[in-house]
Amino acid sequence: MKIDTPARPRPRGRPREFDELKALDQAMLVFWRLGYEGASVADLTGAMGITAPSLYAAFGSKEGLYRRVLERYQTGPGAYTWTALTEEPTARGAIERVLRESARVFTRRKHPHGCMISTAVLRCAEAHQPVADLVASLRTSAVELFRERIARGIEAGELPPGTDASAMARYHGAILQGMSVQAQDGASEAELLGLVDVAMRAWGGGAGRPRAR
Amino acid sequence: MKIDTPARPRPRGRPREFDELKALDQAMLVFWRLGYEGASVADLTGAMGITAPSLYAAFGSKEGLYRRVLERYQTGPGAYTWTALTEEPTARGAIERVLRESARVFTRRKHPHGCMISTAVLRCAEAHQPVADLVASLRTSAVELFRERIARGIEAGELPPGTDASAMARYHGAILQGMSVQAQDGASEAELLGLVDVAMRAWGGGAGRPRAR
DNA sequence: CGATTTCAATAGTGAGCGTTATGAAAATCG
DNA sequence: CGATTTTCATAACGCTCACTATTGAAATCG
Repeated sequence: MKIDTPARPRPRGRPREFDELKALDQAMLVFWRLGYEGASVADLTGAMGITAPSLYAAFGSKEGLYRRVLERYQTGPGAYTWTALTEEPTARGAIERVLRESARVFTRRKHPHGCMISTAVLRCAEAHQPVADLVASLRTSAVELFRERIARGIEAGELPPGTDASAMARYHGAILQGMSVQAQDGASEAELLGLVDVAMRAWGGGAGRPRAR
Repeated sequence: MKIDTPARPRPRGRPREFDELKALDQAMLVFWRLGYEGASVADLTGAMGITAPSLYAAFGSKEGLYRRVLERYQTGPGAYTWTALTEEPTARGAIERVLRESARVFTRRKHPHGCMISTAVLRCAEAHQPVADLVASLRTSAVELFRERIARGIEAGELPPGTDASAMARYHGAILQGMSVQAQDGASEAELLGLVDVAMRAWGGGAGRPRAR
């Protein structure tokens, strides 16, 4: 038997001519580079290779498209954060890995520098406040992930029982957000890694992992 | 003798009906809250209490007004940074004071939270790139101020001779920028101060100044 | 096949953007 | 006083914004 897409019979009418995921990836690059307010629908449709009516039929609105892009960012370019936090055996190792991988990812040339969420929609017109609130909640969620990982590290005895997990989480969140700002301002991977070296001193006990300097 | 404005004879035509500095302060609050792109000329003229032609006669353009506002921010609400860096006797004390004062200033209720420059115009439409470049240069200048202060601290023997002043400066710049993001996202002064406590551990040697916890 | 359904392209919609032309009002100068 | 200069207020400028009505093309269904 020949089944090209299992449980997915060809839909009724004229088939869509563009790949929704590829279009989302192109839209992501535009939003990433220009920001939510700075990206016009014309910019988006141009990069996505579709017309405005197609965009609105598929995503509802510019805001709807942005929300879809944010979801895709989290499971795509931004997924390394969640991966590092769950894979590494210690809290310190997990967070250090997030920071060091961020130094590399934030300065890649295949996409705009910096994190798409850390430095997105900070100030905006009142009409776009719902979008700003959403992005802000994504940032606070990331800090909360840090806090949970550190709290588990405390329970595991990696850190002194009196450690302030919230303060530690906000601290590393700030480092990440600051790295994103500086990556956008032109900092290199090496410069960001040097910053991380300093940042990890807050964990005490000398250098985190021995690195050639 | 009676001289109201010394060396400033009443100018020729109809006198201006608004105070330029007060208008700048009102414009500052609008740009601070909504960002450069998010603030419309209508928002600005409304807050400044003047009409659009008056704005253009006095400041040239929206961009010109923004540049004037940035200058005024640096000598006004943002001046504490320069003050702390020059007044404090040690590099560590100077930078710690910048961070602690920032925690307070970033959460004041008399103006929008966060720093007006640290988190301004990060992404924007290509038409506004000159503005983005200007603000980015202000950020890198701030980091450079940190670097110079730390370098002087090294020369003074406060820090080991091998200390990487650039990395230390970028680190504290990132802390400041991250604090600005979190202040905008709703962090309290106490939360930011807890963050600073952690950040200052990078200087080694236990707690910076003994604080009640 | 004809009927139906969905998509794509053209061509626009009203609203808001930053900006400015116009003319009256308010000051100084001679 | 009249002439000049500058500012103020009204009203609009052209343009771009996000968004959509319309129409025809391309697929499946019966």
